[in-house]
Amino acid sequence: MSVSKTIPVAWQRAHDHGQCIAPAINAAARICESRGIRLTPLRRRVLELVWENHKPVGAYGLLDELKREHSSAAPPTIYRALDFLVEQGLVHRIQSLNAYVGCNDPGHSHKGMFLICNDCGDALEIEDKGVANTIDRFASRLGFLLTSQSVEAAGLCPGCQEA
Amino acid sequence: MSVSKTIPVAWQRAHDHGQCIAPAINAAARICESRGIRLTPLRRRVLELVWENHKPVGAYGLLDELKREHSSAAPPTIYRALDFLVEQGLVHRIQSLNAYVGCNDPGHSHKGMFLICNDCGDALEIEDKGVANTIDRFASRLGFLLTSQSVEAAGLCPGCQEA
DNA sequence: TATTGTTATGATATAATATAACAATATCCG
DNA sequence: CGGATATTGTTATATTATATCATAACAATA
Repeated sequence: MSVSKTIPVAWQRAHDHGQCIAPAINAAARICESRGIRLTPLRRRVLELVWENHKPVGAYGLLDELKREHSSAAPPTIYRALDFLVEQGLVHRIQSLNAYVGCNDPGHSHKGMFLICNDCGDALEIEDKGVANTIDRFASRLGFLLTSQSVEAAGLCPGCQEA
Repeated sequence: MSVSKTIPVAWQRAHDHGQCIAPAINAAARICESRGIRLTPLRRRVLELVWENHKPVGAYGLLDELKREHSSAAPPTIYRALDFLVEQGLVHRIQSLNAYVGCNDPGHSHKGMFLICNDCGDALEIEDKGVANTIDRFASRLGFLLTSQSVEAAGLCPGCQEA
């Protein structure tokens, strides 16, 4: 599944995180350790499964994978793990897909946004202070106390426009 | 349910759309007429129900209301009507709530964003070219062809911060 | 090491949200 | 009118998510 050279680097990276799994797990372990919380074997494994999928995966997709090696897994098993990972900012939930994807830059503020391809299903996480700041300004102008924000845009990625 | 005077006007409006139902329906009727599509009695009624709720409502909440007067209504009934209304930009879907809310400004481009109160559940629609344009720029810089975008921020509205 | 409080997981059931598929009507338009 | 298209009815099922209570692992303290 090689990607044309005309496609911007940032998007290519989304297709190429096969090598990102181990570093992501290590980073997660360090973050959890520094926060004094536990990345248990189960949580770690779910995080790996999220990364092993190269696209956003649904909870039940992850559950099926987990069940193969962990027969006691049930919906609450996966949802608890995902809730934990999302709370800690190690995984993002894509609201418009009811799906989960590993965070490229955990430990930071998580004001990212996603570009989601309707064709191949891939999602590119973008760090963008501009959008986040604009939302912050709006909120404070209206007296609204922000706790989270979700910015998702859908369309066609460069690769999928060619077809 | 009066609102403190210290609360910005824009937010108050979200609490005060009791008077907005009829104009919203009329606007919808005009828009559909001009597009040569049919705002059938069923679709019109669902749109009214969306507006009669002063907050985002789920599909099954709407279905329960519709059933009282339309006993044949079933899940497909409400989802079809909602799909139509969303497609036509008369209703917005709030992804993070799986809920629907009337569009304050139908006929326009729908690059709005929502501020959603975690306490009272109300959602304020904001027209904001800044965020939309930033997303557009990002997308075109990456060669991504945008078709839709969803910007949702959650937190506490002014009224709910007082408690 | 007991005890106790806290956090995490197991297990079962069910709630909540959404769609598939096909039949029956209604509406449009030649 | 009559055929094509769009809308609604109907039943069944898929998909996503939580409630609940029991048990196990871990942490802190005495």
